[in-house]
Amino acid sequence: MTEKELKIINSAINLFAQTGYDGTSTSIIAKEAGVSEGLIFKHFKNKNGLLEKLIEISKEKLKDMINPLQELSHPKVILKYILSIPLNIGQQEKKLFTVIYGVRWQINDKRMDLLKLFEPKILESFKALNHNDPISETRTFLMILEGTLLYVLQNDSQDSLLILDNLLEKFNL
Amino acid sequence: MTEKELKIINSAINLFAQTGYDGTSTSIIAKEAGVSEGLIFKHFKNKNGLLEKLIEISKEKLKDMINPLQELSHPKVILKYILSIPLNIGQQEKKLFTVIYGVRWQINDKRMDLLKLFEPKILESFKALNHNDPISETRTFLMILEGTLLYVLQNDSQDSLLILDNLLEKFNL
Amino acid sequence: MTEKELKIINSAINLFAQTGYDGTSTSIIAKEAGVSEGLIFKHFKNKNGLLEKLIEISKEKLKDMINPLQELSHPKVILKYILSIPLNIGQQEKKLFTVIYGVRWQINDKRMDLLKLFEPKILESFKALNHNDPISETRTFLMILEGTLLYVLQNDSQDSLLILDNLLEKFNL
Amino acid sequence: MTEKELKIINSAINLFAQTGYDGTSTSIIAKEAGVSEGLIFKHFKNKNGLLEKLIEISKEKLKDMINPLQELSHPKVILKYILSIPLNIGQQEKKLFTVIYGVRWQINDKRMDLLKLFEPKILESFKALNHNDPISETRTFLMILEGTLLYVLQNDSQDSLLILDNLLEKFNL
DNA sequence: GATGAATGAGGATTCATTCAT
DNA sequence: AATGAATGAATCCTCATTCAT
Repeated sequence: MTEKELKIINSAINLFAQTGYDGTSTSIIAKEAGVSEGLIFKHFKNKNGLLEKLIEISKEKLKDMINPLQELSHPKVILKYILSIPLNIGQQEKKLFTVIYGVRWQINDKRMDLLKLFEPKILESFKALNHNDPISETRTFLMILEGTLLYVLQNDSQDSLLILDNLLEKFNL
Repeated sequence: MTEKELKIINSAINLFAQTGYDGTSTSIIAKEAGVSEGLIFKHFKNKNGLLEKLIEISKEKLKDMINPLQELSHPKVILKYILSIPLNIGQQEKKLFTVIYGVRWQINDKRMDLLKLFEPKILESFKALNHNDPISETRTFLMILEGTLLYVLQNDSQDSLLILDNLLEKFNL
Repeated sequence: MTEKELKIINSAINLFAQTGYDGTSTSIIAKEAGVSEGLIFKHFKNKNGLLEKLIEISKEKLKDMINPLQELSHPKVILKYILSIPLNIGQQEKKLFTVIYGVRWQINDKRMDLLKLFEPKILESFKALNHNDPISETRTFLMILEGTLLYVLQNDSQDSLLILDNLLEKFNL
Repeated sequence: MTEKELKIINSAINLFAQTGYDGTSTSIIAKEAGVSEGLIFKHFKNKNGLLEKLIEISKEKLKDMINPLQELSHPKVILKYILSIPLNIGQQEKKLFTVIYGVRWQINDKRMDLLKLFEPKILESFKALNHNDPISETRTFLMILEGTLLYVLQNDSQDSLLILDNLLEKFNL
C-alpha cells in the first residue's frame, strides 16, 4: 500500500461520511488526497472498488473489537463488553460506520449488517445464562445495540457511562 | 393535487426507497409514473422539492400516529403505545421512513430526526412515573425506539408481539 | 425526426468517414452539428446507437439501389446493372459506405457485409444464363464487386464507364 | 530485438487485428504480452510507433512475396503468380493485413495501399502480352486483386484453387 | 396542466504517456 | 532492459433543469 493509496482511502472516508457515497465525486476525493483522479482507478478499479475497500476495512476494525472477547469466559462480562462497544469507538471508526450506514439503504448486502457479527456470541451468552427465550432476547439485544450505535454516530455524546449503565440494567447485567 | 401529481409522489416513494435519492433519476421517476419529466418540475420545482414533499408527508403520517396519544392519560399506557408504533407501521409508511433514513446521512437536518417528535411525551410520562432519572431514561427509550424502527424497516418481521413484550418488560411496562 | 437530429446524423457521417468511428468524439459531432452534446444521447442513446442509425440508413440506400432490379427480367441486364452500382453511387452514399468499411474490421456483424444483399439476384441470374458453376461464379462476381466498390471509395475516379466496360467483358455481359 | 519486444509485437498484431488500433489499449497489449506497460514506450516510443513497426513488417512480408517474381520471365506466369498471392497467405500475414485494412480508413497514407507494390510488374506484363489497353487492364487487375484479398481476409475459405481458376479464366491466363 | 426537445455542467472512467528506481 | 506508480487530458454519458408549444 503506497502512501498515496492511503491518502485516497482517508479522503474517501472523510468525504463519504460527510456527503455520502453518491454525493462525493471521485474528482473531489482526488483533490482532497492531493492525487490525480486517475490514480483512484488504478488502485481501486472503480469508485465502487474504493467503497468495497472501506467496507473491508470496517470489517477488520470490527474483528479487532471482537478479538478481546475470546479471552472472556463469563457470559455477563461478554454481554457487558459488547454493549459497551458502540460507546467506545474512536473518531475514525465512527466515520467508517457512518459511511456504511449511509450506503446501506441503497445496497442490499448482508455484509452491510455489521453488528450481525456479534450474534453468535450474544446467543451463546444468553444460553449460558439460562435465559428462558435466548433467541428473542438476542434479537432484542441486537436491536438495542444498533439503536445505541446509531445514537453514537449522530450525537457525539459525552455521557457514555451513563448510557451504558442504563442499558446494562435493562438486561440485568 | 392532480392524479398525475399523485402518481409522481408514489413513484418517488417507491424508487427512493429502493435505490436512494441520489440513485434515482427524475427521468426514471417520470417513466415509472407515466408522466413527462418536465411535469415533475412544474409541480415540485426541484428534485429536492419532491423530496421535501415526501418528508412533509412523513411528518403527517407521524402526527397521525401521535394523535391517539392525546386521549390516553396513564403514562404506562402512553409509553406502551409509543413502543408499539414501529411494530405496527404499514407498507407505505415503511417505504417513506426508509427514504428518510437513506437521506438522513447526507442531509443534516433536524427534521430528519423523526422520532424526536415523541420526546416530550416520553419525558413527561417517565416523570409522571416518578422515575429517578427521567431524562436519561427518555434518551435510552428513544435509542431503543430507533433500534426497533430500524429492525422493522429492514426485516419485515412477523413476530411484532413477541418483540414488543420483550421491550415492555425492559421498561417495566 | 427533428431538424437537429438530422444535423447530428449528417455531422456523424462526415466525421466518421473522415476520422473513423473511434477517432471521432461525440463532442466534435455535437459541435459540428451546432447542438449540445447531450442531445446525441437523447436521440440515439449511445455513440453506438448513432452508428447503428448510420448502418440502418446505409441499408435503406442499398435497398433503394436494388429496387429497380425487380423490373428487370433479362439476367444479363440484371448483372450489368449490379456491376454498375458501385460506379454510380453519389457523394453521400460514398461517405456512408466508407463509414461502414472503416468499422467493419472491429465489428464482426453480418449486417456489415453490405453487398451480400445482392447475392440471391446474382446467383439466380447466372443460373438463368445456364452457367456451368453458378455458385462459384457468384462468389467471384461478389469479390469483384467489392473490389470495385473499394476502388471507388478510395479514388474518386472519373472513368467509370471505362472500368465498367472492362468488367462486363470479363463476365461476357 | 529482445524476446519481450517480440512478444509485444505479436500481441499487438493479434489485438489490433481483432479489435482494431483504436480499440486496443496499450495496457491490454502489455498484459497479453506479459510485459509492463512502460516497456512498450521504451521500445516503440509511441503507440503509433508500434503501429509503424507493424506496417514495416507488412511491407517486408509483401516484398518476400514479390521476390520470386524476379526469376519469372513469362508475363502470363507472372500474372498468374500475382493473382495467387492473396489466396496463399498464411495466418500471420492475414492478421497483419487485417490490421492495415482496419487502419487504412483513418490514416490516409500511400503506404497503406499495399497492393500498389505490384502495379509496375502487372503493367509491364500486360504490355508484354500486347494487351490493347494495358493501363485500364492493370487497374482492373488491381481492383480484382484487392477484392480477392478482402475476401480471403474475411472468409477463411478453403477452395482457393477453385477461386483462382475462375479468376485466371477472366484474364485469359 | 402537460409535453418533449434541448441544454450544459458534471461524473466516472480510460488511456497514452512519463519517470524514478 | 524493465518495472510500476503516477499523471492529466479526453471520452462517453447522465442528469437536473428550462422552455416553447
